[in-house]
Amino acid sequence: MRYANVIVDISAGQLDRCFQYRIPPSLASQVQIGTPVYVPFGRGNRRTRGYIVELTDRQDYAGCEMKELSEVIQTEVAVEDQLVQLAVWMKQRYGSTLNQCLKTVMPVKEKVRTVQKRFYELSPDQSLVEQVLTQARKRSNSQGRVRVLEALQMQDHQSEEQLLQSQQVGKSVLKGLVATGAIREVCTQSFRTPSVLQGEGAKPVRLNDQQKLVVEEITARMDRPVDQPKKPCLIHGITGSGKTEVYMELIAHVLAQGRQAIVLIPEIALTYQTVMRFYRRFGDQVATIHSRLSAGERFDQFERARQGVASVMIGPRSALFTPFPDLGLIVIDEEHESAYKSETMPRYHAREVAVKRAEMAQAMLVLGSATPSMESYHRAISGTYELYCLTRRASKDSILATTHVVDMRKELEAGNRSIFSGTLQTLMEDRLARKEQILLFLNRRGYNSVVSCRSCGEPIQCPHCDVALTAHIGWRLTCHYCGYSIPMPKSCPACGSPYISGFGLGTEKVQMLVEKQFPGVRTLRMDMDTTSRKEGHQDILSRFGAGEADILIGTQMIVKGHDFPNVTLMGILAADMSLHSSNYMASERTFQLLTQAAGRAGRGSKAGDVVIQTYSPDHYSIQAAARQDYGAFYGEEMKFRQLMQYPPVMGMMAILVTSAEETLAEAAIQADASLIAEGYPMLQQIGPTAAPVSRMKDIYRKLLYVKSPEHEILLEVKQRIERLHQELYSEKVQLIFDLCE
DNA sequence: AGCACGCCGACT
DNA sequence: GTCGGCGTGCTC
Repeated sequence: MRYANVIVDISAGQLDRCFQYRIPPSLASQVQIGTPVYVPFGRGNRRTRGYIVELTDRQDYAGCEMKELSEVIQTEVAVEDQLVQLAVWMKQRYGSTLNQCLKTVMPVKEKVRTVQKRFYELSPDQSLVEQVLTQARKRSNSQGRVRVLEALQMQDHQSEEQLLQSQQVGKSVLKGLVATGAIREVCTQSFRTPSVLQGEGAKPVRLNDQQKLVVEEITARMDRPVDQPKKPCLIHGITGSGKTEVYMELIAHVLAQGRQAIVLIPEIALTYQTVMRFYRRFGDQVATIHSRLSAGERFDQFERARQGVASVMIGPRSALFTPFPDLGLIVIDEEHESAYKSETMPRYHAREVAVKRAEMAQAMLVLGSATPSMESYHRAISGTYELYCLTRRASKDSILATTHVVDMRKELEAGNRSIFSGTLQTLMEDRLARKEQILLFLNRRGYNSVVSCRSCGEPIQCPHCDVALTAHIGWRLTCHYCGYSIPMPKSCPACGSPYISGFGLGTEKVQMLVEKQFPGVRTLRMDMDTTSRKEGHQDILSRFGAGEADILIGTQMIVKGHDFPNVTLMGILAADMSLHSSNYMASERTFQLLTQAAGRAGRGSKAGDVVIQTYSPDHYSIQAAARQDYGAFYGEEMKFRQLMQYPPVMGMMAILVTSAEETLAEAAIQADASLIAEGYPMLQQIGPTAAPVSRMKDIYRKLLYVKSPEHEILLEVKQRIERLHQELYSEKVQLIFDLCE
């Protein structure tokens, strides 16, 4: 390898690319991908720090003669190096640009600048200031200096960006003034004190035999010699089996060895209580990040980790990139959650990246779930992962809930047109009388899902997206994709008929119907609308926990890991809503949701009931969820995946083409399809078709799937399509790829 | 980001 | 002519 592609710094937008350097023979043995180096950069050949991101024999730079690497930086165990290598791996795996990967992996780098803002102050030597100012006033070509000095006299100590903005000057003005001595540059590091909570010390945790066994076996694996590869472990533990206690024991084990641990939690479950459990055990060694943190606060948390102040990081998927110097353990709780998949450009899956990071750091990866993803369970069964099961509830006195599957078709036949089946109605009355609490789960939000005209049957559509508008209380119609909102029209926009009304069911409507059916009952509602405020989510949960309401009505978020001991009835109003989606994961999602929902009732010592209302009572995902039988579900679902050749049996890549011009999008996706058909005739294609939401924010969306058992082939296809698009459609058509396996 | 280059008005 | 401020554009 004669050349090295080096990325210099990712803090400046224009430096977001590689620069190629010759590798001097003396350094040839020391360079690797990810190696930090010094290079001569710019006209003055400034000694600049960079990272090698590619080694190649291909000369990419034809300009004047290429410069040479000047030095390889010898670092002991730089985390950064590992993270850079991880970024390089992510680039290869997900095919995004290297810069996007680097930014994902090292968000700190660019955030540093925001934290260490530069400020400018007038010199304390007032006569000098006056002197420079009068001199500048005399010259018509120094007006920038005059403006800056006057602005600082009005208000001393202003930030660089503020001065540049308000005074309309360039950086060189400030630099020139600093050189005269009239102003000074001040770098203030803002020291934010993270809210440090004191741990109550290690509370004695009593593990049951099963938990103990799992902890023992996994710690034994962790302590095996370094050269032996550590297989990731999947803990399949039923709801309430005490997975968190197991994680904590494993973390304690790693901390005792002076190493650190990362715990990933889906954002939605990242509540105060969850974090508090870890604080109670590990005190202020714990650091957290979550989406509500500012860039600076997030940086501080990462810095605490880097400097060894914190040793346990709890957070959503981005916490995976915590710069721990000696990472010993990564835990991914609720491993099956879709939140672990990034929706933005490197579209990485935290589970896959975690496997890689753990491997690099010689750390153990532990995945945990009550309803493991098909992918993970498949790997566990085929021996790629190690499988551990927790089949018993941690506290002995908790009783499993009784599950009732109600066929809503029969309810209708029997003349019950209400949204509550007879069974649910009776049980609700019973619980209200006994002053116990009820959860009602609905997989929708809004009042009526769709508003349509009774004369012409046309639903009222969003003018910017290909979806029907959703009605909300207060008579507004809102689009859930672009936020477009109008007051409820008096007549049908299509035919002018005044008879329009809503169909379907939303949380708001359920709340209304509950209050009508059970007068005087106290209800709370939890969905995207009521939790958009900063603490809305937590607020509703704690009010319900404190007994402020009898019934909590909500969407998915109420089924995710909250313990309410007084809840003894869980009503799942329309279990199959998530079943009839075109996604191949529809059954899996439904099963996971229902199983989790069913696990919510009867967590305390009181017996609980779960009512699953459905129009497809015989579907295996509903049957298996009702029996809390993961094995049965996995078996059936695997047959389906096998038959249809879907992941994890087969690798699949979605190609989404979007454009403001529909004809262009259509032409592009057709071209992609024929490219695949001609270049890779053995690959199976699905589509091309319009995407499920065929237009979003006035952008048309076309979709195509390609399947292959080999990941490399899919990446190859991706690259060829990217090249095709660059040649033919560059600006006007956007391309998004999504890999699933 | 940081540096040099070059444009343009002002001063000896 | 030359000096110096100030914007612009490039960095393998």
